[in-house]
Amino acid sequence: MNYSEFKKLYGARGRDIAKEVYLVNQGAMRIKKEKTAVANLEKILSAVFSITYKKGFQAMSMRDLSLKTGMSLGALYAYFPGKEELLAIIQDQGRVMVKETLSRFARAHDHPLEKLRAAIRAHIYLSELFRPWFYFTFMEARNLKPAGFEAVKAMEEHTQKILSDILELGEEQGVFKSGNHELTACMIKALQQEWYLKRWKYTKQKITVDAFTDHVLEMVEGFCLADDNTLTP
Amino acid sequence: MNYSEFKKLYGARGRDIAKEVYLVNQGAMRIKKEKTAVANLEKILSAVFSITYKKGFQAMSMRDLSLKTGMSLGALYAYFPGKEELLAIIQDQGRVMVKETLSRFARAHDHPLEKLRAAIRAHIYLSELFRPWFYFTFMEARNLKPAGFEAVKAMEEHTQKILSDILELGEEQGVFKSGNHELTACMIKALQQEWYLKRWKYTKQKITVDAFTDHVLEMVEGFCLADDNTLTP
DNA sequence: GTCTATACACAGATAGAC
DNA sequence: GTCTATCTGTGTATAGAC
Repeated sequence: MNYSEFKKLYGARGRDIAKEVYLVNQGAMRIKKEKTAVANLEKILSAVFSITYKKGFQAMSMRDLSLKTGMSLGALYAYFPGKEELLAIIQDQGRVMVKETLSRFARAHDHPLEKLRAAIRAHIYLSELFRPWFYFTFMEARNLKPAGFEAVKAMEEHTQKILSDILELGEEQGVFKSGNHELTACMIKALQQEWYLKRWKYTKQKITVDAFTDHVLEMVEGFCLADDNTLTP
Repeated sequence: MNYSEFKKLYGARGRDIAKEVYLVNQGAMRIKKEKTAVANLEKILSAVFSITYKKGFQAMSMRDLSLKTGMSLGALYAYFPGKEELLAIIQDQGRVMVKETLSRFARAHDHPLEKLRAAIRAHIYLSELFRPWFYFTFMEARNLKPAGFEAVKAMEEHTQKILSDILELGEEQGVFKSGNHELTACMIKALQQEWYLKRWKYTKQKITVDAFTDHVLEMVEGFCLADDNTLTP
């Protein structure tokens, strides 16, 4: 699978996120009509990403947000109780979205190498498709309250475990070398993260997400595959 | 070389940084006595790192800084013209320090593999020794004015080129495989960066900087070394 | 639902006494 | 050199008209 195919399968999900945000946080919102709520939430989310990408969430004022969305301050506060809660809402929804999408890939293959490839590919492609969410989650995590930050760390460990479990399974089947799988999983996550943290570099060097992903896979396979293992398709 | 040896060689440098900051920015400071200036700059720097690690530079108020340093607001403004300039001073000094230290490693070895190992090791060890500086540089880069941000990107490309040049040289000498060396250098940088960006994870998993570095080297060598190349010491 | 106007806290920065 | 006191702008958030 390449990115273009991935996008066809999961691109539609992006348009549903605002709706999910509404349904989950309906209780805290003063807006009753779903249609207007969802439409405005979409504006709010994309405005937040656009403003905070350059200067961070703390530096974004509610007046900035009002200007960018074209909504008044008063209107904004009908959608969330406060700025801090807005941060938490976005972070929570981002985690749910990532977790759900990745879990669909977990059982798609049997062979450990196929599993590993699929897991890595899915994560990088997903981070490309929802880049603002990924970048935001990472950069603004420390502005969360302790409970929120713990959730971020738990998520990091969750995705790490998906990888280390595959490596473990592969070792048992003689596909992968033995070694410190936890640490290897950390390395893989670092490589995945590079893609959305330093996007300016890859845009500048004209490196596509497919080229990047292939390179990551080559590197990981070069390190993990047992010596007597032929590179199956 | 392991981290403990590295620290003996370069640990002293840490105590000189405040002095360098003073000498470089002397013109903009109202303090004339070097001794008091350096002592207070040390307090200021460590206070900034301690406060911003948790909530970021934007969220740190000058009153926070005043409280942590034990200096008054008025006194602080004798050391730098404004909060924005303080950010720039720290970023600039951090870059100079890293660049100088790394350049000492560039010509220390002849064999490409030795060069590569030394370059990777030095960078990770340095990021451990000056962790607050590295973390700060990455996380607060986007709060800089355009010129400052360009300098950060230039630095990133500079350290990337050190690596890709070594890979290039190694390919010519038949030590390393051919391939996209630019992209490989990016991967290496991503792995190095992981160490100071997600320190909480490695503290929790009780992974030392030496164990981490060795794992990075294994991974990189597994990918870069030409097949017929024996792993020289 | 959305607006305008405004309350109130706190930010960065400076003046002038010591 | 360092302090306290204070200026002025901007921040988040809300009240109440429409």
